Amino acid sequence: MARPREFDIDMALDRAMGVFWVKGYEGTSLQDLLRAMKIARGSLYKAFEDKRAIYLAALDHYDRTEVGEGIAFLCDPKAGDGITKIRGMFEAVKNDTARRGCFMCNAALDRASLDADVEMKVSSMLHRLEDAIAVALKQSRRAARWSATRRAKTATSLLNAYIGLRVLARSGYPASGLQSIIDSTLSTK
Amino acid sequence: MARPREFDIDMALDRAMGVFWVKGYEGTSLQDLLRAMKIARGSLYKAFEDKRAIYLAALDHYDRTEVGEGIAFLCDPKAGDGITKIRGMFEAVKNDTARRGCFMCNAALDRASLDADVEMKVSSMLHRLEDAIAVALKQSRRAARWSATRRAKTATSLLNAYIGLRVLARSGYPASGLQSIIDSTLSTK
DNA sequence: CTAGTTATAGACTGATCAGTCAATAAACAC
DNA sequence: GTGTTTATTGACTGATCAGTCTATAACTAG
Repeated sequence: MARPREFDIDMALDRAMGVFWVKGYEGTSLQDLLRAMKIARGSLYKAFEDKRAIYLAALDHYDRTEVGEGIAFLCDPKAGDGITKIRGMFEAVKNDTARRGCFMCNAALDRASLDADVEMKVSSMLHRLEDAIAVALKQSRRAARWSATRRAKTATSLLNAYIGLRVLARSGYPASGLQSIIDSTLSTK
Repeated sequence: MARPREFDIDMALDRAMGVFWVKGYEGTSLQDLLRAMKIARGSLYKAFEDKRAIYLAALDHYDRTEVGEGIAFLCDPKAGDGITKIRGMFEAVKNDTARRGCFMCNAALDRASLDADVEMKVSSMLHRLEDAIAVALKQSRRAARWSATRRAKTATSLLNAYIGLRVLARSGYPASGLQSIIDSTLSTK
């Protein structure tokens, strides 16, 4: 009954996310977004209300893809021992040569304190990631015998270490240092 | 022999730092800076080359004041037991009701990957903070008996936890969660 | 085919951006 | 006092900002 959209909105969102990820919210101009998303100004404003709406949608996209994948991996009982899965998640940060860090962490520092909707989305992701870590702990030979409280506390502190790693990785901290953090964080678990 | 500067450059820098801290580099306009620093445009450009130079100077100012103070506290043998000092540093993050986080951490995510000079300054602060934590560990009853290597590794992982705390605090994570992280991070030390 | 609907393209708008400049002011040397 | 030097002020500049609007295109229902 009407002209269909010519671009894939999920792919466009993925590209927008990439720009926000690297340049931050204020550092990204509409022009940057248009170039990356490969659409014209009018099309963008048909699909999204404004720049902020694109950012929020990109954050949701990150949640569905990157965070969702991580959570699924951590919760998957067929993916191996819980601690091994957690270690895998940490090692992935160390091995990410692009060093662009974590879009959720960037959003936490960049926008959460200035935009209540960003804060909500970040909080939700953090909370669900923490829960997934606790689930993985329950699937670990050693931690399965702990109390649920202890597992929850450990999950919180592992989430914290994960965020630290992400920040240090983006700041240019050497990989050897990251490895040392991973080892000492997971050695007693 | 010439007209003296009317404003205190260190106070102006302190105010500029406050704005960058809250709004980030790109989110801060020259107008924001002028209002906060309480000087006119011309005066600002006599004192600093450009916006980026103000940011770099504000980062140095943060290093001299906040980071310097923290390092001095951690290294001061009269300030008490090493672990207690480290715990104090962590508790201070939890008790910072303004929740503006840490300017160095903000810079690490916001600018370090886009500006080599910022990356250098951030790296320097991280490294010196890590060393100060190691010094504090040497002043702890328990850790003094450890090998220097073990203390260094522990310092790295404590630095990591500290950064995580700073990010979570700014993201709106509840204080009870921060407390739990502090407790489990320091319980085995 | 025509009518109705929505997407696309990119020119356009007013606001704001970082940075410059010329006039004026305040200091010191003499 | 005069001359020199540098700080202050705010008007000004051209570029870029986010967002709007109009003309055109692509689709379906009938």
